[in-house]
Amino acid sequence: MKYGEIVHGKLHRRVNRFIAEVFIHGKKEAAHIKNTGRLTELLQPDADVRLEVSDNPNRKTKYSLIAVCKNHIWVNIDSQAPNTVVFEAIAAGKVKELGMVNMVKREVPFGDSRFDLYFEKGNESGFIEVKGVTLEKNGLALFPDAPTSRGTKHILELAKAVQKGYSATILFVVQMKGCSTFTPNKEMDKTFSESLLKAAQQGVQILAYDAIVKVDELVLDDPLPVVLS
DNA sequence: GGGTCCACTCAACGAGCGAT
DNA sequence: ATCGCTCGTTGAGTGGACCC
Repeated sequence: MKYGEIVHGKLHRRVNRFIAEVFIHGKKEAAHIKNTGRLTELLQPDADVRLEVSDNPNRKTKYSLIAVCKNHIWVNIDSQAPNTVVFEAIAAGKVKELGMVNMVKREVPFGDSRFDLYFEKGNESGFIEVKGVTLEKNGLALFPDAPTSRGTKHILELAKAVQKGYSATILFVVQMKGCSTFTPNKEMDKTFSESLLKAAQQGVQILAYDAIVKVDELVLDDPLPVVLS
């Protein structure tokens, strides 16, 4: 997934969940944060950041904050990117657990929910829910970074899809390199972590991939081991 | 009065949709 | 094709209800 023009900056402060003040070429600018989650580990004062330049005149901010450097590792924080990256990778047959599919579609309704991706492959059809992971601790990629009732709901819906004969996958995109393993963040959200384990036992496939964060691109890379218990 | 809980609103943006 | 509107996103902040 390619971005447009990128500039580097230094984070000054997060004004609210949407807006950060960033020094770009020594000048203080307002930037839209493309992730409304907590990101407390990442959005520290003086952090090096990357921003996409927008020429949309209707926007209140000229810049979008898309990546943050933590301990010399760049972390992509764009909450919309994982969806696109996984869509591109599946369409190109690069997710080896799924292989080459006949078709893949985005944002497809199922029951009361809407899953990120739907695919068909021979007689098989399945749903995929994509989750972006930006939290890393001691080499472990962790999700979620804040309690997520929506996340738990998605897992339960995926288990329902399995019961109805679909295949169902939850794919965690670790938006950085350098993590050895993915595991749910039990300390942050026990319900989510337990639901994930239960869903896996019911046949939901749990996958994790890391990603290469280039200056102006995010690319799905290697599968990571998933530890659920 | 102080503390807790809940419902509600708000923020900036992009996507989707209907109207023109 | 272009527009303007609505909706979804999720934590912070606010105000009201309630209990001690």
